[in-house]
Amino acid sequence: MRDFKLPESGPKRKLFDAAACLFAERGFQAVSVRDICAAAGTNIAAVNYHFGSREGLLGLVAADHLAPLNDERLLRLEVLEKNWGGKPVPLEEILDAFVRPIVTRSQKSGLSEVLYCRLLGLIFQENPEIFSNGLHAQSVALMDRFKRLFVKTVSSLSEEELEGRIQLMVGCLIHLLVRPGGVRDDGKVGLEGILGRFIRFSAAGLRGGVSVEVEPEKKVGPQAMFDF
Amino acid sequence: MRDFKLPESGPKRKLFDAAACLFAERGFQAVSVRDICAAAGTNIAAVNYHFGSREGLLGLVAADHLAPLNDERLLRLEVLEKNWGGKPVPLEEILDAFVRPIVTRSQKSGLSEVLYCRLLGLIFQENPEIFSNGLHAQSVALMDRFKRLFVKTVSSLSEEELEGRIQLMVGCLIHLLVRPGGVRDDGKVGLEGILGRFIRFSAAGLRGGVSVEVEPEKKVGPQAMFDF
DNA sequence: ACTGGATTGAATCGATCGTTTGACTCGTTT
DNA sequence: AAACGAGTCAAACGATCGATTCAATCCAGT
Repeated sequence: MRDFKLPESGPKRKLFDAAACLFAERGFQAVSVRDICAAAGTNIAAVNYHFGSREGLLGLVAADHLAPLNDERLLRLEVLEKNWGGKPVPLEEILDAFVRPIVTRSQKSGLSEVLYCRLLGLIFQENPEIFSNGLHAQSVALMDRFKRLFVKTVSSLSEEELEGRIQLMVGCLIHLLVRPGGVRDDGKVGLEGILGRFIRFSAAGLRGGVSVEVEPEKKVGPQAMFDF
Repeated sequence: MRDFKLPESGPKRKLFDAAACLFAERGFQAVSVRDICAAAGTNIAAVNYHFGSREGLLGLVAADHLAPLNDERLLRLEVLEKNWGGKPVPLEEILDAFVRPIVTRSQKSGLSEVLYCRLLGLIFQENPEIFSNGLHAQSVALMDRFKRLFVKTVSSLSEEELEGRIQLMVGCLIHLLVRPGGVRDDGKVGLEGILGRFIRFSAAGLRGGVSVEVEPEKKVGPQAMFDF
């Protein structure tokens, strides 16, 4: 994987860019091969000639946007591990290493901030079998390394509780990326402001009050359902 | 709206139930009229005869699951307002009134907990124009009333910051509902456990550290990008 | 038993989908 | 000049989609 090189110009590149843009705008299922070709100004057969199939183009778009992001995430994570030795890393720094590559990569993607975020979010949100070419394994391995940093910092929570909260954090981020109103360049808060707010929200949520373990028979009624 | 009564049996009811189940399983766009009719054991023309169109059935499924949920949410919200007078309501109680109806309604939906949650989440996540029949206005008005409770409790944050965090909270919940692995009946934590964890996470995130306002020129570098 | 609206059935409509075909146009090589 | 491979083109393939048609069927009201 990753040994493919996309040409810097020509119809193949045009198809790739048009597909990425349309996918981000409407979602994967809502974009037809004819839409992509019309946007790229090519013939209908060009997609199957250059990318084998619609899914091939789709998977390549996902891979070529996700892989560099994960690379930068891994880089920042290793910098964090080196700088802090074995000591716990502040939550905000971990979360920063997790989301800041989104800002960095969006500027090199050729897409607008909003569209790049939507594309990223949709890759995770819609059919996850899109990146079954080893990219999924890469993402899982990366998340495991991030999780190890989280457990070292938030040691008061059980690992299961923390794992659940990490899932909440990731889900929150994905929805934030997909939602068009989430990242608005027109308002006062841009992508950085939104992600900064996400970091504050998630950091507080991750380290928030320890869960009170309640025995099943101690549930005193419907008002105590959610053991807090 | 809401003056329709669905028959308790017959092909129309079978179509409705089959549609709700299939929509929750595969998402709206992935379910065809023929799929629904095959699952309901009816003819292909039955959908257009009883519901006018595919979108008509789709909208009715959404409305008939969302409206009772919002009704119960509104009820619990008014109970909260009455019990606490004008005083701030604890975050956990507000969030409880917001998500507990999901548990209650899921038990009366005929669907499994997982499918009911997925159906709810997909209604919000996929095309929001599905419930443009006034149901959207109802949801917005309800969220406004919840927001007023939130601002009264979390008074240290600016209203804009709190509004953004509420969006994060809602997005977190939506993703939690849609994600199949989020609500697992097989593991130790059921729907209640998951939602309890969501309440703890969101409550901490909503009341978490006050955002430090940073002037644009005071940004000292990439490491201070997310003003924390 | 007859009637008339409600409902169901099989068949088909036009549209769109992803993909494939085969001829055609190039630029390069032999 | 001949041959070749890469790329592009219009056209059509088979499949599926939502929706429609119209005859057949059901069933309560007279």
